[in-house]
Amino acid sequence: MSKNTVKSRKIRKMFRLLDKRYGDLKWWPARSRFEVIVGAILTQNTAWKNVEKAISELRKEKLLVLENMNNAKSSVICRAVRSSGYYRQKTEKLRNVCSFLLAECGKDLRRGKSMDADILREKLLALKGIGPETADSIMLYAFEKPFFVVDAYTTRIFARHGLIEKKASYYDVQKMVHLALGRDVSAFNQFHAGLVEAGKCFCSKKGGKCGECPLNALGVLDSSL
DNA sequence: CACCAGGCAAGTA
DNA sequence: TACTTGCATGGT
Repeated sequence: MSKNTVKSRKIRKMFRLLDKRYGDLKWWPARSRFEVIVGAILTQNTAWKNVEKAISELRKEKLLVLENMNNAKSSVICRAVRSSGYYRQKTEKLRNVCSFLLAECGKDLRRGKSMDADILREKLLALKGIGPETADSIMLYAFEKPFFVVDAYTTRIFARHGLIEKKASYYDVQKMVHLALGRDVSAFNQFHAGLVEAGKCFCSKKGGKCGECPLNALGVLDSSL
C-alpha cells in the first residue's frame, strides 16, 4: 500500500473522529460574506478573541458593509481594529481588499461565486496582505469554493500525528487533504472547523494530552509539537 | 516577567 | 530554496 494511501486513510479517520465529536460546526463564524473576509484578515497570527472585539467595533461603526469601509478614513478603521494587533498593516490590507472587491464584484459579493475560482484566487494572492491561508479562507468561506485552509492548528496536529515533516510547505499539506477528501466544500469546511476546535483544546497543544481529545484515538507520534 | 495567537512581506545567504 | 525579522494587542 502506498504512503499516500496510508495518509489519506488517516486523514479520513481524523475527519470522522472530529465530525463525530463536534457535529456540524457550520463555519465560518460571521454574518455575511464581507464579514468573513474581514475576519480572515484580522485573524492573521492573532487570537480569535481579539478579532471578535475588533469585529464588534467595526459593526458599531457600520463598517462591516463593503462600501462603508471603502469610504472610511484609515484612522477610523485603525481605531476599530486596534484590538486585533498589527492594526496599521491590517487597515491597509482591508483597504486593499475593499477596492479589489468593488472592482471585481461591485457591491454584490455573490458575483464572486460565478467567477473562475483559480483566477479569483490568484488575484487575491496578488494583493499585498493576502497570503495562501487568507486567500483560501476567503475562497472557501466567503465564496464556497473547494480550497482547504491550512492553518497553524492543521500543521501542528498533522505533525503531531506523523502526517507531515517540519519542512512541509502550505501546498504539500493542502494537496494531502485534497487527495484524501476530494474537492468538497462542505467536507473542507467541517474538517477545518473541527481541527480548529480540537486545536483550541489543550489536548492538542504542546505536551498536552487530556484523554478528551477526539484525536487521541489515532495515537500521538510526537507530543513535543 | 515571558510566551503565544486561526500570517504575511521583505530582506538576507 | 530556506531562514530571519517586523508588525502589536491582549490573554495566560
